[in-house]
Amino acid sequence: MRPKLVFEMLRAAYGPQHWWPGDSPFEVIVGAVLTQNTAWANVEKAIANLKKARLLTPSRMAKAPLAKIRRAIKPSGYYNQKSRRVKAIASYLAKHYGDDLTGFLGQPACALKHEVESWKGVGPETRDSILLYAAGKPVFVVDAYTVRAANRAGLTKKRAYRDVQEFFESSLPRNARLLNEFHALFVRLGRECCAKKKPRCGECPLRKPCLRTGLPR
DNA sequence: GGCCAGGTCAAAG
DNA sequence: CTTTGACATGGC
Repeated sequence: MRPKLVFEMLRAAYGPQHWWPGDSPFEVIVGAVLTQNTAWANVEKAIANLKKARLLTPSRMAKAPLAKIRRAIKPSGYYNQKSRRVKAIASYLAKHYGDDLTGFLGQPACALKHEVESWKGVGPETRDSILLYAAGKPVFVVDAYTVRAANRAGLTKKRAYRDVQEFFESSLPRNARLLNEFHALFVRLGRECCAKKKPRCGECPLRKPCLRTGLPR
């Protein structure tokens, strides 16, 4: 099946997903780190705490005591390492760009990518999420759901990030709006019917292939 | 109580 | 270069 058809099937089944929830690019960047291997509901609590503590600008977070950040993001888990990482990112941004990230995000995608992936705690998925959802660059974001769903549906055989990403990007327009929606739809698909142990293929928009290949991967 | 969640890093093999 | 363990909370 072609990526474009997959997109249309998911879009028809689920409709617009309105990603990424967030009031500012910095909030999206912080959220991208906090959501690593963590349920979004927990991240929402952490973000709300950060807002209440007025910590959601690079300069304010950079100046805040680590313990204060740690306390605020506690619900999102891994708070010891995540608090250090988001604070380091805030310090970097505050130092080089201040609180207005327009210039930072407006760079060519390639330059922005190299800058973002140099941050500790930012791997391939978080990097691409920042590029797509904070900067609006046309990148296909791969996550665990995407790999699992794409494998089960027989779209891809490889599991490496780059391999899956290339499969999708190679035959899709470089359109940020489309890629934004596509990744969000894959996460929805993952939550609804590609659970690790008990997939619910009966409600899956890609039902047929999912039934064929069956279980975890 | 066990499994899972919008992963990443450092240390081994 | 690929695999493994640690990191932590909250909902079902």
